[in-house]
Amino acid sequence: MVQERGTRGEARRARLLQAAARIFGQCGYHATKVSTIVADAGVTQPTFYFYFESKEAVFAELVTAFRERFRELIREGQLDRDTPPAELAAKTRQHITAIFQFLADDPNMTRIGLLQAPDADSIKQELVDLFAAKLANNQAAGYMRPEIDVAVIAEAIGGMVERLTVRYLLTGERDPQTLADIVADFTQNGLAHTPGDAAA
Amino acid sequence: MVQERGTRGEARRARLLQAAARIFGQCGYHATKVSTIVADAGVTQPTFYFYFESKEAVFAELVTAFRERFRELIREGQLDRDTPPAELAAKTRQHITAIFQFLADDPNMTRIGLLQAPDADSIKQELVDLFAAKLANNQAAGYMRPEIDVAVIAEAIGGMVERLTVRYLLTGERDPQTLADIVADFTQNGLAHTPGDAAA
Amino acid sequence: MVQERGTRGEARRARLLQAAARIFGQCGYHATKVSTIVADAGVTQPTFYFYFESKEAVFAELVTAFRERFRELIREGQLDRDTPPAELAAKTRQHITAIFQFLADDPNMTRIGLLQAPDADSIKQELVDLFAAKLANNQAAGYMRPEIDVAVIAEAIGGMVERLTVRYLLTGERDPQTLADIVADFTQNGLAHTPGDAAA
Amino acid sequence: MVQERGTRGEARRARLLQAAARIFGQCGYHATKVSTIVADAGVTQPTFYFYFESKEAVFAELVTAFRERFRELIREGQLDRDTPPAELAAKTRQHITAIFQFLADDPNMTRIGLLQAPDADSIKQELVDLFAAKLANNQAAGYMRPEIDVAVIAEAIGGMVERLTVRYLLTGERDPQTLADIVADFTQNGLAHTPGDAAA
DNA sequence: AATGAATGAGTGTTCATTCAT
DNA sequence: GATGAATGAACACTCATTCAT
Repeated sequence: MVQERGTRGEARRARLLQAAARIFGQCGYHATKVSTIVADAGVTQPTFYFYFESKEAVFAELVTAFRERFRELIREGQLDRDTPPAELAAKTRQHITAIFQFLADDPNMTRIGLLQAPDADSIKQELVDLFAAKLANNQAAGYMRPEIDVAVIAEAIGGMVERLTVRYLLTGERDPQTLADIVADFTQNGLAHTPGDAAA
Repeated sequence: MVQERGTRGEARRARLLQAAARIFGQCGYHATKVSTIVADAGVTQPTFYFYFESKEAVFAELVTAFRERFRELIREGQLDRDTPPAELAAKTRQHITAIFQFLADDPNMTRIGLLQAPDADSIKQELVDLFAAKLANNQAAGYMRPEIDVAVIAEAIGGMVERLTVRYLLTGERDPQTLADIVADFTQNGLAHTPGDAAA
Repeated sequence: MVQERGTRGEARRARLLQAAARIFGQCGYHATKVSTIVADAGVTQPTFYFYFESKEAVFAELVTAFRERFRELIREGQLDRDTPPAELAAKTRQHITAIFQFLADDPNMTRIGLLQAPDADSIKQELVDLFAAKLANNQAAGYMRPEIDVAVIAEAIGGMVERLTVRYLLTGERDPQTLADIVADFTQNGLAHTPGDAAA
Repeated sequence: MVQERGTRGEARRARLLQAAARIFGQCGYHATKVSTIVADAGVTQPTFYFYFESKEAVFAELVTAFRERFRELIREGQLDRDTPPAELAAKTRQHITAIFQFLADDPNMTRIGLLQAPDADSIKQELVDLFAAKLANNQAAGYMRPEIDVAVIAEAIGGMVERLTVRYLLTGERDPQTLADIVADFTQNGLAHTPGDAAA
């Protein structure tokens, strides 16, 4: 079998990228020095510049990678449109779980894409837009009070997700499933006693 | 007439602090250069170092100032303990409005204290702790479902507030009152139809 | 007497500029390192950047300085227009002497402005243009054969001047006066026997 | 069939050399990167170093190649010694034309050998020396005024040639023949009216 | 109380050059 | 003969910080 071309190079590039993710994720963009990345990856500085244009470029590549995976995940959530009403809540809960799961999987990448990226807001916006679309759907279908401002609520839910991710997911104090359940329940019912509760 | 000591000095110091707030708030800590601050304030670099220990020190002073005003505001919210149940919701709404108002008043300081400060999380934590305490109270008083995890919910509400602040308050797209109403309603009732709605 | 402001700073700036001229002149732009300039001037690198934008900027400043002095000199040559025919040759000889004198005065600056500058050609062009104008005058006045292409000849004389400068002036082998006489004679009479000679 | 050794290698080497000439000629020595040369030649950097010692070495090889061809040309000019006086002027004109022709043929090589080479002066010196020898001959033969300093004049003519080459030949604004005629006429007769003219 | 001028220490980046295959 | 990948050695430049006055 022919030796695959560039295998070794790709490995080195990957090592550098991984090292960069680790250090950016832990120290932030400015506190991260190229010299630290290459030391961590066990190569010299010119090697870094052989694979990447600049410090900014690696960072951008990591952000883009995060963004693409995140976007992919969001798209999956958009496919639920034809879900029968009965399963919709469960579907949504599943999707939120998946999002939390993704954010928990690679904490460094999550910090880079969600907190450090200059365009972090625009990345989160995509998720918020998904929420907004879903909420609008639900509202139109009569599952949601009509006076609710879906744009603002979508943003609010996005804020919740971000904060819970940082506070509980990245610290390992709560797992994706638990958080998703809490978010789903809170979002749907609020904190006051629900009708069913009241009857009890 | 006695020359009041430090009057002019204090003015200079204040000008520097204001310039620092403006530039930190708009550019972030790293992108802000001492030389830019002093240029903006119309003084020289040594003057800056006469009033402040270091770049980090001014930043810290701004963060502390924000923190103290914010903490003050939070304390006011803690005084509602003896509020009669009937007025509690209104009181809470008022308090959230006050918080949004404060965050809207000085966008640069808000960005510094809420987003840029290394201890931004700990600052927000104080608000979250207040929320947690209030929620615990309400829960104990039977106004809230007992199965709710107040710590997580408090955190979630904190995330909502932060995001809405950044997204709607700092951009001027929504005013504090509106946002407070939305947050209060959402928090209490969720998105689904409330019992009262159901009756309708 | 009031201490003149910036005196010391100007002195340092001048020292740096002089050091830069020396090293650029001897080593050329690329071979010249900022570290060498500052070492030569006895200051540190940031001091260099306090006074100059960049390595390129100092070089440009030197080139501009040369260009301006050179242009000044050229202008003086343009004032001869009303010189009576009888004195014209002497005037011209004087002017060429002055040009050679100027080029001999500061060899480093001459090398920088005449040989190293990216826009050296455009600098020389100003001299060539002067020559062209004078030649055209002479031609119109009937002192010069009408079939001569003044543009080309002006360029040729410019080449002569440059080469003689580099070869004899910068090496100290000939003095401005001598060279000017040779150029003037050669230019006017060529190498062949002149009418007068023929008569002799 | 026997595989001719090195044929392909020689082709590659030639391609590299040609690419180097093109880029050196257009960008100068320092601005030329080995990586650019190899990219232009369609090979990799180690290949470059297989054929050439160093960047400096290729440059030197180009300079040497230019120098040798130039020297050859000059030698041809030295063969005119026994030319009968009557044909001498024409012969000289021919030779100057040939030199201009050569310089016009490969502009990049001309720039490299005449302008960029560190030993450009010594290269031009060979031409100047030829001029000097011819002039001395002429002077000895009585065709030239005896008071003329042939060394200086030879240098001056060299400067003319260089400048006209750069200004008119490399830009394509004048052809070798025209320039040679101008140079020959100017050199011999100067700008003033010649005896013949005077008679007219 | 304030300034013009200076600096130490570091940082990203480049480029000619060369292994290992 | 040729290549993908790597490196040593510099170099220009920046910035927070501080003398000397």
